[in-house]
Amino acid sequence: MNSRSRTLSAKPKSRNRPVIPKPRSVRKRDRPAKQEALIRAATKLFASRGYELTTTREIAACAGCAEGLIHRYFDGKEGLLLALMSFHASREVRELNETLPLASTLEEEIQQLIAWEVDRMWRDRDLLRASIPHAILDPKVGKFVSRVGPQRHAKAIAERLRLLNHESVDGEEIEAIAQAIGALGFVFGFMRPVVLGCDGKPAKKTAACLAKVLTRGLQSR
Amino acid sequence: MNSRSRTLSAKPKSRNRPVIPKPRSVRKRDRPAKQEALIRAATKLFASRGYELTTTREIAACAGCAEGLIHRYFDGKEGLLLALMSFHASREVRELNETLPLASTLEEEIQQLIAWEVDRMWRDRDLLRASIPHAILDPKVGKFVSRVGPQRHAKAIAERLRLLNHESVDGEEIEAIAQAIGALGFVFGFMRPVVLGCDGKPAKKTAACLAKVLTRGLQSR
Amino acid sequence: MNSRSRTLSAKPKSRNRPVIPKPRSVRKRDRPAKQEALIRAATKLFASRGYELTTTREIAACAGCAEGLIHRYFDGKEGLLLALMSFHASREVRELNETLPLASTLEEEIQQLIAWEVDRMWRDRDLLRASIPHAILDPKVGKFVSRVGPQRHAKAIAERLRLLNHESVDGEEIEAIAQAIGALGFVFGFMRPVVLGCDGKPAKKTAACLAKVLTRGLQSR
Amino acid sequence: MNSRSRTLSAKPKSRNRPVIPKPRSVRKRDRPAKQEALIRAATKLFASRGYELTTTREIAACAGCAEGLIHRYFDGKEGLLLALMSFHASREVRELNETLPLASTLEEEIQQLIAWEVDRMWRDRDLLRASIPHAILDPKVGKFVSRVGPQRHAKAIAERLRLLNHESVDGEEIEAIAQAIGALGFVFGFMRPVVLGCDGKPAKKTAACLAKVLTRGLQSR
DNA sequence: GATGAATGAGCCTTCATTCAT
DNA sequence: AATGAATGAAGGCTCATTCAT
Repeated sequence: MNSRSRTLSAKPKSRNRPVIPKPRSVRKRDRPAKQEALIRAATKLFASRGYELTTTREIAACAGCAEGLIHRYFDGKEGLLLALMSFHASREVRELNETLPLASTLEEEIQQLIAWEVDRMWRDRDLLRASIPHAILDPKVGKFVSRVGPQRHAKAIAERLRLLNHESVDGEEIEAIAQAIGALGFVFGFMRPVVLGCDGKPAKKTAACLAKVLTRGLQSR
Repeated sequence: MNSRSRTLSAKPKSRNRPVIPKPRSVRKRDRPAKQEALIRAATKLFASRGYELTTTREIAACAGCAEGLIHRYFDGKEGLLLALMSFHASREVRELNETLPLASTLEEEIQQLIAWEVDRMWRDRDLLRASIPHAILDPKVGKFVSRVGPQRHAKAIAERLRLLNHESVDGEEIEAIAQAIGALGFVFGFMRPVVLGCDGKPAKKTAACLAKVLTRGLQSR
Repeated sequence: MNSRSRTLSAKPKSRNRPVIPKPRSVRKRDRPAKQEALIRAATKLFASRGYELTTTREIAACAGCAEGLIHRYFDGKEGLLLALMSFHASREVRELNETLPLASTLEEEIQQLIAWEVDRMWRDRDLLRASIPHAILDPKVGKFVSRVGPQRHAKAIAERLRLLNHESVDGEEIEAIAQAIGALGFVFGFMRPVVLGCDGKPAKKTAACLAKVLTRGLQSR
Repeated sequence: MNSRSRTLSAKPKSRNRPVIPKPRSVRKRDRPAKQEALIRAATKLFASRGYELTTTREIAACAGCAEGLIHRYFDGKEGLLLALMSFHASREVRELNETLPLASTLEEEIQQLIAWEVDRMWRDRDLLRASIPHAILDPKVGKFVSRVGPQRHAKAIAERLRLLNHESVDGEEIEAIAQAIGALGFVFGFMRPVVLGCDGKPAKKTAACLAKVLTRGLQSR
């Protein structure tokens, strides 16, 4: 893969150049911005028409830059897909624990974790749409997606559950619940609304209901 | 070119399709068999290389028949994909209730339903691999896949759970559990082993563990 | 197929367009020249093998450029045919009156007009060969061809005849003679030598003879 | 070429078989009828969509018989085209002299000959449409068409003109007029109305006018 | 003999990639 | 460095022809 694509980062648009407005043809020389534009265009297009059916021409047009840059920056269409996944994966690393405060009871925690995962999958639907078809074909991509998809927060989730469960519950069940939360988030937050076209509202209620059952199950030993 | 039109000369090549010698191939007349061969070949190839990267040439070769039949029988590559989905969907309609006897306790039932769904998704992995990428792009295909995937037995599952739960549990929770069983089956039976490349053994243990928790949660009211 | 999805294996071929080594071919940037090369190649080939039997590959090879340009420049094979007709039609607009000085007598004028038309049809034989088959099927193309073929100079011819005929002859007959000149040019200059394979020499003599008869007919009122 | 196709002839439908109505599947075994049906279908279709764009399937469907017969009877699509031309050419051999009585004056004769030729070309337009594109490419076919097209009655016409011109006119001019009649018939009867889409009415008037001029030219020596 | 299902070569076209400008 | 015009490999599909029924 192309190692450059990982170093995209925030837009450093206003550089520290002398502010003398060069009246040349406005050939922007802003690589990071163009890289991100390409990645965002590709994410959108891959998600909506699929990787194969999206042409590099379309991506370039949508990103507002030249087709050749896809090859210069990302080493081709395939590289752009990989870069796209890296980009989104490295975004928001300070997730979950920095966003969602620990609840005070186990039930509430499970409740909010499921809800949070469902939302996250929904927010990341374009990335998932773009990458899952490839993940299905290429195990390497699969591994990659697994870090964005159902398993992303498995560890953090398990940890949080453990914090609220000093006493009784055995570790295996905590692990299992963590896995289940990821799975339910993926299915209720992505597969059902996006792929199967089911309505999201009942899904949330069902998810909440399951959280309750799981909590009771965990505590009734 | 020649300057005198009169000497137009001998037919440039051979008018139209050149008369090919005769590569000889045993021409049998068995439409249903060939249709199925094509569907099976397509399922295998779409699953392993993806729809777009599979050529009709490959499919025909793999099925042992002529490329033209894909167009004659299924109206093209796209039609073959749809036919493939219909074919697999209409197969084994008499499932679940005719295959899996009702367990005697609710815990056992949930246990075996999850295990059964996980197995089913695994068995149908090629169909899912072939159809999910399209389902992601086309809502119509999505609806279709939903009847093969996570929701296939939702109804039957809910019914079975109700049968074993004369008393206490409220209907909403039963529904939720049925949904969860489908979701867990899809993630633990397809996404994790096939797409994410996780090992299947721990998954089954986790699934069994979750079944226990769910059961307890259901009963501890 | 492999039974374990994890071993999906290395990328089947290479994802998408395989990276071809580099056959090297001097890539020049000269659009107008290539367009004309394609048009000339197409004219020649359509004329000699017919539109349908000429492949875009052949045209590109004959023009010495890439097949894709046919689509980029002319929007496909069909477009190339139309472009070809436009090209030849717009060429030499300053014809007849700028090339052929008015004769001093009506007889001489009719004589030289017929001869000139016969020659023109012969010179344009490739264009006519390429376009007539389409003109036969498509009225729109037919209209087009009519402006290159038998009627191209009808107006100018009538005008010239009128100039030499201040007195007697009525307009209708002048018109008719103009038409006849076009018709005779087409048949004696194109149909007979090119299509029917008749020798051109006697044709010219016959044409000259007819010019005489027509002139006499016009004057003997 | 296929020598059978020439022996098509009239429909010998009611054979001399025993009239015991065989109740078998009504597989007609009426070769000449099917041959003619195929030829008529092909003429119509070739004329309207062109040879290359007409499929053998269409021809067979339009003729109401099996596609394979085109190959059995005519040795393929190309053979059918040739057979078609033979068929139409051998039809109505007893033309002109048996249909059109000699006029009493030279002017009337030229007049009616042109009118007759114009009509004939119009009647044969389908045959001409079907065969001219091929005639343009293949000199052999060209020769053939020449016997159906502009030159068909050149001899007979010249003969008739000579009969009415005992005295003065020299042979060369008679020949030239005969040629001109064929040419004008072709252009005014076929090219202009069919190909160029011009209206036929003015054409006839123009043709008549030309007949007059030619006559006068012939007589004013 | 007649039928029409099966065959597969070849076509037009697309589009990732290259590279002159 | 950026652009986008040029390249050409490869694929879906058509359809004349063959041949089992």
